[in-house]
Amino acid sequence: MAGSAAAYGGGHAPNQAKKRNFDQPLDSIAAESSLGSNTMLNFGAVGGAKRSRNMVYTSFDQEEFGEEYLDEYFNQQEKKRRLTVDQVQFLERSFEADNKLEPDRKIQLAKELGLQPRQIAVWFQNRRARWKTKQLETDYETFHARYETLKTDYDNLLKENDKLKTEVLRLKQNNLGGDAKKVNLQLLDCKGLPEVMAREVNERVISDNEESSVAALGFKNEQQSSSKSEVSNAGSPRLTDGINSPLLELCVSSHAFDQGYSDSSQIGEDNLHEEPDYAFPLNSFYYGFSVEDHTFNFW
DNA sequence: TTGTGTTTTATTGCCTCC
DNA sequence: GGAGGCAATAAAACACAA
Repeated sequence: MAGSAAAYGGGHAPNQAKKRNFDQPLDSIAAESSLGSNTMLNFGAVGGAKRSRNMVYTSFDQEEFGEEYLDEYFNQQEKKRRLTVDQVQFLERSFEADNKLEPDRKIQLAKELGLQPRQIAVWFQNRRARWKTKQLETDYETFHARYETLKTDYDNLLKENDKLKTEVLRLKQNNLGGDAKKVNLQLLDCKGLPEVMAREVNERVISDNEESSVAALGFKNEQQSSSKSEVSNAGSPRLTDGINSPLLELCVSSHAFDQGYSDSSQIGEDNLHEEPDYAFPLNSFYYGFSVEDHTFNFW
């Protein structure tokens, strides 16, 4: 692309001040140059097809001025000139009105600004490129902000989901713990009962719980001694929570009776021993009183 | 003053449309 | 095939710190 700037023809005196006076119109600068009137206008007049520009310009050079003049001429070329502030503002307003440039409008702008139509076209082209870049940046920022918001929401939902899962697990465990306690209670208290009665108690307990816990519960009417300590370790608030069955009460009473009078050390709760008046009446088994009427807790 | 980074102007090559 | 748009790029113009 070397020498291309010269092809665009400034027509200004060599070594002109590098810093441009933005208040000075380009065409006035050209008018001050040694070449007189703006040669860019001549170039602009041929500004049609891009490929023909340089060709026409070369033809223009050689035919009109000859080789010697060309060397001197191009050595004197001012390379690029920035538009004045006023020109740029005018173009900006025009661009805001419509960023596409119709041929008539291009000619009109060129006349009003004293520039080449080609310069107007180039300016609009570059301006559209800048606008597109800016738009991409704006879009990126917008989408990035939206992404950050969504990511935050997503993270919060994940945390909430984890909390809920933990809560569900805790509730399930508590529920299962209660179940285990109830089973243990059955295993303990149903001893001596007819099997058909003990089974009814167990089925009632199982039916109150999830299917998944059934396997864990099982019916083991024969197991007795090993379950006593498990009863004391269970974590449910009430032994008979959610279970209202005379049979169960019967079993619990039976259990209480045993604990209180035969194997109370395995209950594992000191208060059972420390409470002097803790003792179930001997006849409680037969009257079927509710455990919930007493301070008989296993936690 | 000079080196360096940024902005602006302009060119080139390719593509699409008519 | 000419005209015009766009992406990529060159290069001048400019800003600014050291």
